[in-house]
Amino acid sequence: MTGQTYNPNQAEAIATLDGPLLVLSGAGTGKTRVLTARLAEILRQHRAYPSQILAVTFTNKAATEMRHRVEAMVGEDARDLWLGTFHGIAAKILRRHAALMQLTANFTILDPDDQNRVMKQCLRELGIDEKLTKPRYFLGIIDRWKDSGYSPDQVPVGEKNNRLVEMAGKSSTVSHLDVYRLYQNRLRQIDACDFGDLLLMVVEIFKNNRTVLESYQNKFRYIMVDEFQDTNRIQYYFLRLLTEYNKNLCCVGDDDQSIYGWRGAEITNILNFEKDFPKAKTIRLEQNYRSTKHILGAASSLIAKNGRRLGKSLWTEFDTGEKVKIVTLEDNRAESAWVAEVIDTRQNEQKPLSEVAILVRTSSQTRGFEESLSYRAIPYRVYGGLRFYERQEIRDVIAYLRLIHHPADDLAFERIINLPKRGIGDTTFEALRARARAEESSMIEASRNLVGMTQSGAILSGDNHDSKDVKPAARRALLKFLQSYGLWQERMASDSPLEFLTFLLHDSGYQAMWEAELGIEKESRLENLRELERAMRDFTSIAEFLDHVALVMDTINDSSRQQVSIMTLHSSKGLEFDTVFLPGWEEQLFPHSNALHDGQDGLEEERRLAYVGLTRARKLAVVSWVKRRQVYDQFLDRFPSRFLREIPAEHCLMETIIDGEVFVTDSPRSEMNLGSQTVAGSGGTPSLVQSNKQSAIGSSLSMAVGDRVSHKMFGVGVIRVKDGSHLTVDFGGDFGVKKLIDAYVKKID
DNA sequence: CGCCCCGTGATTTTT
DNA sequence: TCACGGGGCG
Repeated sequence: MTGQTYNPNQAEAIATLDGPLLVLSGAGTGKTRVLTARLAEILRQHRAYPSQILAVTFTNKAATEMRHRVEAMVGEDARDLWLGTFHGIAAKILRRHAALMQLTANFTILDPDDQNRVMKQCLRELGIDEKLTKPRYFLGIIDRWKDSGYSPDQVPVGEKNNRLVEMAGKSSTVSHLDVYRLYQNRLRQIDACDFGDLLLMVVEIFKNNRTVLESYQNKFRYIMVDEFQDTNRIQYYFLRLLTEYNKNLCCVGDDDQSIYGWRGAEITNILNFEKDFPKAKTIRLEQNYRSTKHILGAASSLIAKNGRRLGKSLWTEFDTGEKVKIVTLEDNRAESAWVAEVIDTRQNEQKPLSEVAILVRTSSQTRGFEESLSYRAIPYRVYGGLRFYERQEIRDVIAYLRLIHHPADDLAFERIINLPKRGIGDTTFEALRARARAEESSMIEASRNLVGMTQSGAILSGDNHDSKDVKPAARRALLKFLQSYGLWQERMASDSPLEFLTFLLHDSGYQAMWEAELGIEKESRLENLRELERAMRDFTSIAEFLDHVALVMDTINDSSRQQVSIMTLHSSKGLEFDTVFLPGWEEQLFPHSNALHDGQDGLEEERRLAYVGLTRARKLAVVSWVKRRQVYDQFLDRFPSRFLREIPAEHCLMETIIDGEVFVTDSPRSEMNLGSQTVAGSGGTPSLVQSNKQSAIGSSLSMAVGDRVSHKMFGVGVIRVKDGSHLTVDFGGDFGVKKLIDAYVKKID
């Protein structure tokens, strides 16, 4: 770890405590290090075998890091720890008892893309217009239900999300719950479960099988949970079941950093903890070992505006440090260019790039920074963007592996049956699907039956069924594919994972397909296939590899590399950097307009997000907002985030950048209060043209006369008229906005 | 069956 | 602006 002092007495004192324990503390107080120390301590004292300890982290990355740190303290012993995310742990348990949930031990874990495909099929079957109500919408509701611990039969009557589905024109008889039921049936048919099922099913097994539950209750002597504020109901339920008798649970968390309310996380879990574990000791850590006084002061004042908090006050012995910078820029292009420039300059002052992060509110903001950093040849890495295993070519190969490993995986079949082109198109595919449904079999089986092939690969004579549906050419192509498939299955069983992958890439013609490509993509696609082969080295079986892919979804992190980190505020949780850039602090973006629909709770969660962002910084935090931001194809006027005004003047320094020149303002507060201020000319001294304070703050945007508006976010708008003054227009909510604007524009003319 | 052209909608946040 | 899906044609 880089040079941060930690009070070892404190960590070790907590490490030796037994019994239910709640460590409640603020950002940068070393919560994770307390857990790590505790793990090492238990192992050192031989109070439990590694396999008797369960430690749950929020991300896989955190789990890997914790494992390394514990290894450094106690060596090999750390290897058998049950250390991972809730989902990773649940998957491990579920594989052992899959039969209890009518799954085979090889069941597939669906990724979001697969989920979407299954849902599309369901909607089509139910006659739901997927344009009107999108698959993702239903998946979102189902996920929330799973987070709350509801299987289809357990969704309470009158649950707020269980409405009738909107139907175009006609009245609807289909409820959201009906969609959920059908979706689960489909998953069972293809021997698959989605992410949310992992925990739900394990809890289900625990509830219905006393012996299984007891075996795990006896097994785990120590259970630890990091980021406890972000556990949802099903996760908490899982913990409660496991600790029914042996209440040796230790949770660490911070209510001020709860940023996953939308995913069902409940701060009330922290309150329940003291109720469910009456003997629990609560420990508070308030000394911050991360940030300077200015950064901590800014963050603390900001979070103090929240009403619903347990309350704590952080302090630090660190220096005052630099004030938080609040920077005003012309537009988002200027913003990304300026951030890159500052990073460049600081890099020349020997500041390491691995200590710089750009934290954004939405992932769409990352693109601009990628461009500006590339322009200056500054290396960067986008976390949580398009991840390695989500790339098209990688997903294709994984589909091959999935299908060979698990013939019932119809989604994998669908993806690769005609990739590369084998002359098996939509018509043949639909015929196969119909047949599979009628026979209640997998697509592979249905294909075999169609061409008259037995499981062992023998061809039966007189295989002429369905000849009117599938033409001889397609039939031949299918037969050829099935013969290859048989060979692949044999080779997968006998070869090492790497050998097999290399063989498969050639034999399937998949690699040749990309080699024949002409576009600019070709090289990077082939390079990614090489990367996949490299990754495959670390695995002893294909099954192990597939679980890794489904659950970890990322390549090995190389934190040693000198590169700037770009990520969303959400994924920055638990991390820290010397320098943190926080762009896009504008109303509508941060706090995000959608979050504000959830009223005060929504706003407070956004504020916690801002708090998380600021407290990632050790030495310097740079917040910025822009006056104009490009959304799709148009530039829109923006107003500074209310959070900017919540940072006290004594902790910040305000700058306005115009054409690359820096202006420091004496009374920046007033400048920001006048949200719709514009600057005359380009390059001169800033001067106030006109403002409309009423509409400037809060939920307004301004648009130029004649602007086309086509987004639901523009519930309230401001039209700028020719002399530079503003006119506020309330559009009263949502759609039909364009029409209204057209009407107003006419009036003004 | 497979390719190409056009029209439309998209952006919260994630294990 | 861009990515994806549907429709039409060779």
